[in-house]
Amino acid sequence: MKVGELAAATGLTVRTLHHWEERGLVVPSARTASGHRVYDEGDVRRVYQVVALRELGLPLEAISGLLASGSFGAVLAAHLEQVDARLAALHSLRGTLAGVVERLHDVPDPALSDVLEMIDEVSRVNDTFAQYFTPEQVAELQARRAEGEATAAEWPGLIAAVRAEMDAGTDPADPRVRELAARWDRLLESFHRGDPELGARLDRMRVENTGEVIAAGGPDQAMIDYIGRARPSG
Amino acid sequence: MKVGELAAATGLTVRTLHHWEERGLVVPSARTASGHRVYDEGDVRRVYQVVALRELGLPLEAISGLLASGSFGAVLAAHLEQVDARLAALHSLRGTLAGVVERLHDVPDPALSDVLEMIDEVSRVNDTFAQYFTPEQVAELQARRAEGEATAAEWPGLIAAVRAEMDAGTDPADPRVRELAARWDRLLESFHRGDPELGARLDRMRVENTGEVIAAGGPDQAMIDYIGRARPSG
DNA sequence: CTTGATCCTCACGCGACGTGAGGCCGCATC
DNA sequence: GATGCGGCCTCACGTCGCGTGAGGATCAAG
Repeated sequence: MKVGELAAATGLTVRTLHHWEERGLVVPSARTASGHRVYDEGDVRRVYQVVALRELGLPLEAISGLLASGSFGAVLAAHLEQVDARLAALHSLRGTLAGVVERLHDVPDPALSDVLEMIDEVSRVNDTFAQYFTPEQVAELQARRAEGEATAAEWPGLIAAVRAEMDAGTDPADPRVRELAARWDRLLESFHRGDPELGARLDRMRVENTGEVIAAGGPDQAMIDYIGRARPSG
Repeated sequence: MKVGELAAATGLTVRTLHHWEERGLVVPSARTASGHRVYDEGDVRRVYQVVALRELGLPLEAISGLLASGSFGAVLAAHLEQVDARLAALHSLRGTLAGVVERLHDVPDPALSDVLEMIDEVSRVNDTFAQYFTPEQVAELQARRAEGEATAAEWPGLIAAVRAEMDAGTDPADPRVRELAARWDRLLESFHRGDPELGARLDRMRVENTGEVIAAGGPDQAMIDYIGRARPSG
C-alpha cells in the first residue's frame, strides 16, 4: 500500500502519515527502490491503532509510549484526570463568559470599562456560588437560568413592587401583598424546583452575602421578613 | 515603572510583556536613553485590560481587535459559541475515556487489542445514548453511575438469577421471583430516579437496540416480559 | 515520449509564550 | 574608580500536530 492509498483508506492526510513517521509512530516497513513508502498489513494495523488512541485525545508521545510499554491503566487514568481538569477550567470559563454575554444584552453600547466591570462581577458571583454549591449544582442552576431567562427577569419588578408596599406601610396580610408573596414563591420555586437542600443553600448564601446581594439589586433582610409574614403560613 | 516591577505587580512574566509588545498589544510609551522600557500609568491600565480579557480565553489577536474596535457583544458571543463547542467535544471525550478506564478495572493485564475493543464499544454505547438522551441527561446518568457504581454492579448477578428461574420454569408469581422483580425495580429506580421520561427513553433504547443490549449481557425481551408478569401489578 | 497524478524531501507557519545565550546598564560596596 | 551582582536588552530556538506550499523525481497510461 502506498501513502496516498492508505491516507484515502483511513481518512488521514499524507502529511499526517509523514509526520507520524518522523515521530517514529508508524514507520513503513519497506520502501521502493525510488524511495516511495510501502505499508504492509502490519503497518496498516498500526495506523489504525494510533488513530484509535489519538481519538482519546492522547498526545503522540504518549501513544508511542503506550504502543511500546502497554501500561494502559495508569496512562489512561492520568489522562482522564487531566481531561477532567481541563473540563473544569473550561466549564468555569464558560460560566463567566455566558454571564458577561448575558449582561451585555442589557447595555446598548458597552464601553471597555463596563465589560471589565462585568467580568469582575460575574467572576465574583460565580466564585461565591462555587462556595455554596457543588459544580454539578452550579451547572444545573446555570442551565435552568438559561432556559427560564424570562422568569428570572421578573425579579426586579417584583422586588420594586414589594418595596413600594413596604414603603407604603401595607399590612403583610393584605391580599395585594399576599399575591406578591405568592409570585415570590413561584419564582423561588422555579429556582430550586422543590429541592429543599438547594433552597437552604441559596438562603444561607443570601444571608452570608447580604451586602453583595443588596448591591446587586437583591432583597434585604427586612424584605425577606416582610414576605415571610405575608405568606399564609407565616 | 520598569518591566520587572510591572511583571511582579501583575503576576505576569517579563517575557510575556515582551511578547505583548511584539504583538502590539501593550507598547510602553517610553524608553530610557539606554533602551529600558518605561511603562506609565496608562500602559499599566492597558496591561490590566489585556489580563482581564485574556482570562476570558480570548486569543491575543481578538483582544487587540477588541481594544481597538470595541465590538464586544459580537466577539464575546462568537467566542462563547466556540467555547461551547470545545466543551461539548471535551465532554464527549471524557465520557469515552471514563468508560474505557472503568472497564480497564475488570481486566487484569489488558492487551492493546482489548483496549481498542473497549474504545470501540464505549464509543458506540455513548453514541447510542446520545441518540436517546439530551447531553444534560447523559451527563446526569454518567454522574449517577459514577456515584452508584456498586449498585450498577448488581445487574449481572440479578440477570443470572432471573435467567435461572426462567430456565427452571418457575411461575413468575412465585415469591422468589417477585423478590427478584422487586430488586430489579429498585435498580431501575436508581437509574431514572422516578423520572418517567428517563425511564421511557431507556426502555425505547433497549427495545430498538435489542441485539446490542443482549450482546452486552443485558436482558432480552423474554426476560423483560417475565419480570413484568412477576410484578404485583402485572 | 508526453502528460497528469502521485510521490519525495525540506522548511516555514501557527499561538503564546518558556528558556537560554550573550551582552549592556545601574546601583552598591570596597 | 574598579568590582560585582542583579536587572535589562535583543535575538532565536522549542513547544504540538500537523497544513501548506516549493521544487523536483517517479509512476501509470495514452
